[in-house]
Amino acid sequence: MNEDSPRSSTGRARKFSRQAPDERRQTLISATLRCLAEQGAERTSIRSICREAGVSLGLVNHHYDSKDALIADVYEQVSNDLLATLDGAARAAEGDARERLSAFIRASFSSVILDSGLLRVWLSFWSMTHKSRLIAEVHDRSYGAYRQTLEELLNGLAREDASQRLDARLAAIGLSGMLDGLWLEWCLNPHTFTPDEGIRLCEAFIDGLLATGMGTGSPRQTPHRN
Amino acid sequence: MNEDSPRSSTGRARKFSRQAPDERRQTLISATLRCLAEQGAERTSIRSICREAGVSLGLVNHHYDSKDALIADVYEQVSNDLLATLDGAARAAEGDARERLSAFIRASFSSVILDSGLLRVWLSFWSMTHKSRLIAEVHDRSYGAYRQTLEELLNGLAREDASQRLDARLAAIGLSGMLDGLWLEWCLNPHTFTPDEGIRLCEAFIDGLLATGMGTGSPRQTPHRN
DNA sequence: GTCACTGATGAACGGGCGTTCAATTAGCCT
DNA sequence: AGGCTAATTGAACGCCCGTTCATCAGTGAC
Repeated sequence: MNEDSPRSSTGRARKFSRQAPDERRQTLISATLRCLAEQGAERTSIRSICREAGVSLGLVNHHYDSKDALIADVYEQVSNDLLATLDGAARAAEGDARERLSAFIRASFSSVILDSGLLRVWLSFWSMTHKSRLIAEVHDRSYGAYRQTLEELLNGLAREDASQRLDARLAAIGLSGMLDGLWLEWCLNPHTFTPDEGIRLCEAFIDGLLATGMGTGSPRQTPHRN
Repeated sequence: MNEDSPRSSTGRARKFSRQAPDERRQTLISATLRCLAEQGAERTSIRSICREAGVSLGLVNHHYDSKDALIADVYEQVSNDLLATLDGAARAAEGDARERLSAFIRASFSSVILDSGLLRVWLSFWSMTHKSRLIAEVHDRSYGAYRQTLEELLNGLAREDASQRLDARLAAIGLSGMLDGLWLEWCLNPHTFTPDEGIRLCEAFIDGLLATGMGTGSPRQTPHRN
């Protein structure tokens, strides 16, 4: 029996098999993800997606209004999965708020995340935010949820470490910036630093915030022009 | 007189004007940069570049072996210009090493840099690093020079601030990560934080490193799996 | 067993892509 | 003034693109 060439009970080759819309959409999303990771946005065409999914050319436009709508769906799902992975690592950590935050950071430098294929996926999304309102909206929601998660972890930290007030919102923005920037550079060139060094840098940022506060240092010359 | 339609002394319209190869290449580089900033990589074709430069279709391949070779040249020039701008701001700063570093950081959040067009250019380069060895090499050189500049600024800081040893290499990697990550997110969505908050976050990272050192904090649980 | 519903197919359309190359011509040198 | 040469042109090639739509066929209800 060949699963790729389903046959009816009479032995005649069936030309295709049906799936419920939700199930089929999931097939298309997975195939698109694989294409984006391997080829990047420029080489990910509806044709290559259909080839990867093992379906015919017209099927994407049967289930989605446009290519952009499919990509937006992929973005939504990938970012949800990613955040669930990181947040799950934080929740699974034993210990105090600091341990949960450290677990989040460590998960961010795990091999699942430090993957140049995943970077290609994200570069695809980012490069589409300026020409597709649909995708820009997914970015805003997904990044908002990401920062929100970090902010809650940092608020937990501030609550336990009463010695310092911590601007959790700003700290979350800074930490997400450092996580993203290091992730980006590591994926583009893994030889510059090790994942462990990345973890130490993020930890040092948090340690520094707890030790010195935010902007409580010498109020350097403010920018007189932007 | 119409500069776009040069005429000979006889009054007959000239069909084009010649330029020395270096000069013409510069014209093409500028046009490509404008296309990448406005349209992004996917819509930047040789045809659109030639249209923008006001030359005919065949000219790019007369001066460059391929589209990738042109893009690599653009990458080289843009990254050199950008680093010169930031480094120039640092050198122009009056005061100690800390002031020079602050000037570099402030310049990184100036409106010249915080430009979504510039982000589109960079996303184009990044998305090409995995399929063009030429462009990957430019990335490595350009990012190396960037970190090198930061590292020298941080070394100056360590020399003046004798109270602390500072791992300048690692600190440069961390600061460049935070600068890049914040720059990226601000360009994708300028409503999340202000440039001034970005500056304060980077300053806080440096302040924290000087106050607590790198990784001298509690040696959190090391990752048992990657 | 048959029928209607709808998921799935794949040819066709109009267009843009990077690259090639024979022909043209601008501009310097004699 | 006229020639040389190399910069420039633009048509042509073969290919891939997103979308549309008439047609087909798997499947569940009866």
